[in-house]
Amino acid sequence: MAQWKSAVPSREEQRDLKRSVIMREAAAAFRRFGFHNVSLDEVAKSLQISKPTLYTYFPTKQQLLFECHSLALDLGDASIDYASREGRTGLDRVVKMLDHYVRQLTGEMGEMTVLTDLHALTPEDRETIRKRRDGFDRVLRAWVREGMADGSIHKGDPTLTVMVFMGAVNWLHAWFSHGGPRGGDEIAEHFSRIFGRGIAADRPGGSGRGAPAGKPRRSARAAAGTSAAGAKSARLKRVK
Amino acid sequence: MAQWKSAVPSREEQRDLKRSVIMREAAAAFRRFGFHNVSLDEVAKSLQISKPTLYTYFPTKQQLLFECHSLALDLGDASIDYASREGRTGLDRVVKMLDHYVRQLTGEMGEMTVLTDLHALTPEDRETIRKRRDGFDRVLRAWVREGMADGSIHKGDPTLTVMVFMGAVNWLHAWFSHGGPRGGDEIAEHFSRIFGRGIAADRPGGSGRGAPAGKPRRSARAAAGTSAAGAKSARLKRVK
DNA sequence: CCTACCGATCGGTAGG
DNA sequence: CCTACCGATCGGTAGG
Repeated sequence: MAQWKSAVPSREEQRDLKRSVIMREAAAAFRRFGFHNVSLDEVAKSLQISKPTLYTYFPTKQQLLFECHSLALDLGDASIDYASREGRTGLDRVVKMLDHYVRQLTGEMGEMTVLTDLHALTPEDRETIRKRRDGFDRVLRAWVREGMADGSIHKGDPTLTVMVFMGAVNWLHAWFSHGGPRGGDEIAEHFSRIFGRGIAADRPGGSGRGAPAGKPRRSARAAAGTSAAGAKSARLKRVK
Repeated sequence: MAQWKSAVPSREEQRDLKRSVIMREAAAAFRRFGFHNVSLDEVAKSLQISKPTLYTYFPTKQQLLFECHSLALDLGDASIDYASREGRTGLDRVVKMLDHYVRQLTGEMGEMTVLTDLHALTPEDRETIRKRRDGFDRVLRAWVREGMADGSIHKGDPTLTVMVFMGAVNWLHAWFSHGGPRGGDEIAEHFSRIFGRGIAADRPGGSGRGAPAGKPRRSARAAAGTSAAGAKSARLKRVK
């Protein structure tokens, strides 16, 4: 009996599975052609269903886009959590976050994400996404500042520093194609290397590779007052 | 008589001036709200003219966007030319290009440019822009390869390296606002610093700052078979 | 240089 | 889960 239940997906699981298939298809089209150049008739047709069927899974086209953005932020939060646990210096955390996030975006979950067309969302949804992005950037700025304090990151305007590397990451979808010639590992290593060295502090006599060991400290996420892990895990589990 | 002519702008000069005012207004709206979320009625209204008047300056909305993209590429070509003249090593040229291009995009001319919504163009225009971007990237990749050969740039996949830093630049318009708190000089220096160090080769015993002097060489633009200076200058002159 | 309009696209729904 | 449709938006133009 327990066997039976675990072998056959529940109605709800089936529905979530179908939702994720739709998101993958839609996200791919949005990234490739732009939100406004993709009609739901086209999305439906490529899934061999009709448009009204789509509407049993998503109430509006904008909601579909909203969830693609939300998932990208969920992945970002997971990367923040990971770097928060594993990183030691400010630089180390920033680089580990970048590496992890690029792997997520280029991975299977990344196929369901969209990073552009924020303008197409409803004002409320857009504000929601904007706030989450702000929280995200705030953690990164805190880490950059920490790195400047612990001597691992070159001093300068933390806001600008974060804009530069997050810009490069957010542009990923403009050129990366899932299943294309370049693998996520390769790309993540490239990002890590360039930004690891790009923002590292001068190390007299050193070559700039790696990060010095720093004193353990309480998590910068906690320091910045952000916590999104709860809401995140639910969606991450549901959507995969 | 010569006095008179040079003091009073010709009909054609006036027209070009009006065109550039329209481009500035439209580009600002496109960047802020997205191409599809800006109607020409709105653009016209904010310029205190009617939509049909707009159509005496631009044949279609897409053409307006096309010119905003073309201008961005003109500025990019100017930066390539500058770096080609002034740079010595591969690294030096790449960094000088980045610095110059960021200054252009954040400067007065940059107000008339758009870097996103490429999908909204007609297939022909999109192809035109794509080809120019390719030529642009090709020059950059050639410089990166040169830098790897002359010992100024860390070895690796040149395509990935170019994607990373051009991504950061192309994302500029997502957060930079003309007339905002941050100046173009400041931003350009930040970009140059991060990428200058990020892509530099290991320098045993050195701190990674600056670039070693390299042997003079023929221009990489020539080497890459690109030449856009002709078409560019005309537009750059007309549009300012 | 304007007012008024046409026509196409497409998000969303009725009805079955 | 489908076919057929409605309604709004908006690019582009007629006519003056």
